[in-house]
Amino acid sequence: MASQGQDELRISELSRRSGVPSATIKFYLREGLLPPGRATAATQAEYGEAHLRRLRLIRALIGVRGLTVNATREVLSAVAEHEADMHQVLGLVLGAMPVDKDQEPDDGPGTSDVNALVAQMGWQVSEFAPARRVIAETLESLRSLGADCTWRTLIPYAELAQQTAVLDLDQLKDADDSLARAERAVLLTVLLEPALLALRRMAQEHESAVRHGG
Amino acid sequence: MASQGQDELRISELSRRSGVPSATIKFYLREGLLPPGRATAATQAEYGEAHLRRLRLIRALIGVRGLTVNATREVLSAVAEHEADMHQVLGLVLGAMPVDKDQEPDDGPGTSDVNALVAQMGWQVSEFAPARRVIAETLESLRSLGADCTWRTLIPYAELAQQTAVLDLDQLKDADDSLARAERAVLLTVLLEPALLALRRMAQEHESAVRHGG
DNA sequence: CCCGCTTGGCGAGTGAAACTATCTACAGAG
DNA sequence: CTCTGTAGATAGTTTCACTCGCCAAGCGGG
Repeated sequence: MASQGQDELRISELSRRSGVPSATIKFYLREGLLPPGRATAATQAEYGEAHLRRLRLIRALIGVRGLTVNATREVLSAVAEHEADMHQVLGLVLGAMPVDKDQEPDDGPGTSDVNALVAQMGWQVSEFAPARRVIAETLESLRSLGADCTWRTLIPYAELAQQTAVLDLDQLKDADDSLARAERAVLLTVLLEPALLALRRMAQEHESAVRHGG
Repeated sequence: MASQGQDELRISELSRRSGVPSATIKFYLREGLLPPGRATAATQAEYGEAHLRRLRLIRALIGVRGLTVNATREVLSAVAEHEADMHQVLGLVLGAMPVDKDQEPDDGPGTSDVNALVAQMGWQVSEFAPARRVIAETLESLRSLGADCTWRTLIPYAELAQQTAVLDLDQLKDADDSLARAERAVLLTVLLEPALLALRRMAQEHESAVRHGG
């Protein structure tokens, strides 16, 4: 596209500008997280700005969010394949998140609660969404621990989640800067997660201080 | 309460009733996650219902939430020490979450944004809360990736987080069943996290379907 | 009292995951 | 031609969460 005369980097420059050790870059190349550079010779390859951006994205997904290398690869390849269809990308990104190995249609205990919750909220959610299992498992765990926790307990949380999702999609709507929309989707859905949890913790601390007279 | 004449279990029964291999139970005992049973002889000890419950809690924290053994131990011992003071427990639980090794007062880039956000929300949050660093890091990552993301972007999310925290504390308020309040605090703050993220993902999928005409 | 089965405790081993270090060419600059 | 830098591959390291195997000591039936 745009001719950037000298944006061709060798691995050592890529390493220096990204702060990632070159050994680790090689590792990512081997693992298929980073596409190989254009080979100019048997022992020489060139990398561009795209590699640098991709590398930072990888570090963010793995380091900040704590994704596994496998999950990161799946997310990235999904994004690369369907850059056009935002909804498709979102579905793939959301589906690739949990590091679970295989996914059967349903599990058994707790599944009906999730169905009830989804129905109550009027949500259109794939039958195979891994998030369903996460909810079911959490409900199971909570119940086996003695908490009287049903799907109804989650409804207020679900409503807040819906408002959060509206915020998310709004941010995606007006995205036209240097970032590809697909990448922005990844950032919003994945990278923001720890930040949202951190916000919740701080809000809890504050709320607790207020109630118990900090 | 209910007469459990025979709630004394040996390790094999504890293993059978919890589904956790006895070798793993031994491991947790060694690691101090599970308090030792009452020794009846040099090679015999008895465990009770409390151990069973604790064991399930451990599995939930490690398996569902993905805490490390060290973090789990810290959380559990914090809960055991300050069972009375709910605010204290919450603080310890929230602080023990991140598996970070050391925490300096501040990091540098992004810290001022977090301060601005906290001030804007009027939150009382410890200067050393690890959540601060998480926010700062996330903002850093997002910016280095080209997203025009400031602390103002997070304000709507922070408001939703506050509502979530109110829900959380409300649930803690009327807790008087078989569960100790401290344990319930752990469950709510820690175990609910993946479920909240799962709710968000489902809501995103739904919202995306609605907007892009699913 | 004796024999076999289980238990508690402990040190060492396992396997996965994410790097990291080293080694072997070989390419291009001076 | 040498010297630095590189690709590619192999093997090593670290951390973590278990898991195995051994040993001596109960306990229970005959």
